[in-house]
Amino acid sequence: MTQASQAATSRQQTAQSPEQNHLLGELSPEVKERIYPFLELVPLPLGHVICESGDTMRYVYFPIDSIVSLLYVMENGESAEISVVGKEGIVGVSLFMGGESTPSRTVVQSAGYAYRLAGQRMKAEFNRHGELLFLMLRYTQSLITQMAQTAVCNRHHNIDQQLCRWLLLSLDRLEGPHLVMTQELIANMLGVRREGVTEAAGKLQKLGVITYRRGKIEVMDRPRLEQLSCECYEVVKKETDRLMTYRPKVLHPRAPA
Amino acid sequence: MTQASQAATSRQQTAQSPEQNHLLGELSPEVKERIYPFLELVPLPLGHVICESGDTMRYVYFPIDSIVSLLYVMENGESAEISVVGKEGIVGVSLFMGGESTPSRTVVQSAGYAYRLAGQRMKAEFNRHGELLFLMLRYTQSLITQMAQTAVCNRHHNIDQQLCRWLLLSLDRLEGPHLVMTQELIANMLGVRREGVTEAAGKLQKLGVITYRRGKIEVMDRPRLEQLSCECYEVVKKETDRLMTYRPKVLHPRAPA
DNA sequence: GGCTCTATGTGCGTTATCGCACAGACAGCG
DNA sequence: CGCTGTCTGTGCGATAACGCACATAGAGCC
Repeated sequence: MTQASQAATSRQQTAQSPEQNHLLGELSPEVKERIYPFLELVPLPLGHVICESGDTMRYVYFPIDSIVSLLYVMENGESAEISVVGKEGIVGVSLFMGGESTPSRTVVQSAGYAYRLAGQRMKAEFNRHGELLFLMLRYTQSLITQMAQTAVCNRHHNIDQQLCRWLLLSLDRLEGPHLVMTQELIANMLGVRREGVTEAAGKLQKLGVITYRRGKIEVMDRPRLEQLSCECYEVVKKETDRLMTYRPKVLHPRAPA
Repeated sequence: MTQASQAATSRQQTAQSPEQNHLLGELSPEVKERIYPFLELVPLPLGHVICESGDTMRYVYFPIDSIVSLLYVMENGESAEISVVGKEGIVGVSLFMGGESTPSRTVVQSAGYAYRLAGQRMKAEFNRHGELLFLMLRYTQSLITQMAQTAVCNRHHNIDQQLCRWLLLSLDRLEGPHLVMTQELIANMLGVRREGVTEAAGKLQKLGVITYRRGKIEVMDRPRLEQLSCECYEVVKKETDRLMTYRPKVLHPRAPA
């Protein structure tokens, strides 16, 4: 039994609904009526590459309980996570931003499910210039914030702090305090050596903040984790909250011409 | 006489036109007719802070011959450049993306001029859901690419390579091979020590790639600079070219409902 | 010309991370 | 149960960047 189908079985018990994705859930009844019939629930197994660098996106994905990473892979194989998307967001913004593709790889960081929507359906609704458009743009801005902060964090903070930030970002997108993730994979995300992650994780374990063994991490003391993290986590969290709380559906107070 | 007014005097001789900004220049005659009357030419002196972190944007800026940096400043004062905008772009995407502000500082990196447009005017045109909207979104995606690549570059490339990348990005936004920029300021942008920039710049000078003295840099051998740069410059350049070459004005082939 | 400020050059010890090598240790499987 | 592959722990020299201190040098100004 694969890890993916395991996840499938265990999750199947709890009902899946598009509402679990925050973006889908926030839409008005009319938009839901138009979109929901075309949503397909798909399992996302750990490590699955949804979209390779430069590929044209054919679907957008709304994660429910899965986590998806945007990863840049360099010519020499080294990599770095650019941003992370869970139930608060959507995978494939390039599809409606107009580029259709990006130079980064989209890969499943935590197994689970997502609803996907064909690109054409997405664009059709987007082009109605209604609430979906503005919701997507606000989300895209929060994604931009996350990328900017990642750049800063890569420059100025040490592995210990970055690991805390990364754990917190993942935790926010999961139900419980458990994550399935080897240190090797975390190292790929952070763009550092595996041994560096071993050392940082070891410190956190000594402090009683987390426990881990063979790819299973449990966060024991979240508040402490936040203290140990650099400011980057909080900046992203606050800005995302600010951007994604409800707002008027149009930018300009007067109706468009 | 300040550096700003010096720039003003010298530039005043060459005629200024909104067309010099690539985004404005690419608009259709109808949109230009609506927008151009409201554009104001403003000088941007070196170091001027257009917008502090968290400030609500009141204008968007279309640089003509100036360069503007999006800079993140941390709690402890350290900083890092997130992205750079010149005549190919617009400053203030958060205004139409819906957030109205960002957690980063907007500062003039190279003195010159820009056309600015009141936020309300910008939003009004944006909300007509015409070509401006799609042009802005495509540009925003190119900005996203730049930020992502900055994150990767900060993680994996050394100061020498990053300096080359930074020089190239600046060069692409200027007319000649000269840039006015102290090593101290470059260090702030790259988020490294000033001495590190001194060393990297010294190497480039020894190689005959650049010459510099007291805040004036001249690039002598651009091809060599590209060779010495990391892949990040080319990735950003190519992706931006791809995104900003002409495309249909709507995403969906059929007209929106 | 001489003063002063700013920009740049340099040396040196410290630190974080890397690259590599290899040693345990646990899980799954036959 | 024992094998095997994966995951984690650890040590050590190499390297890149840092922090600091201070020297040098050009530019502007009186």
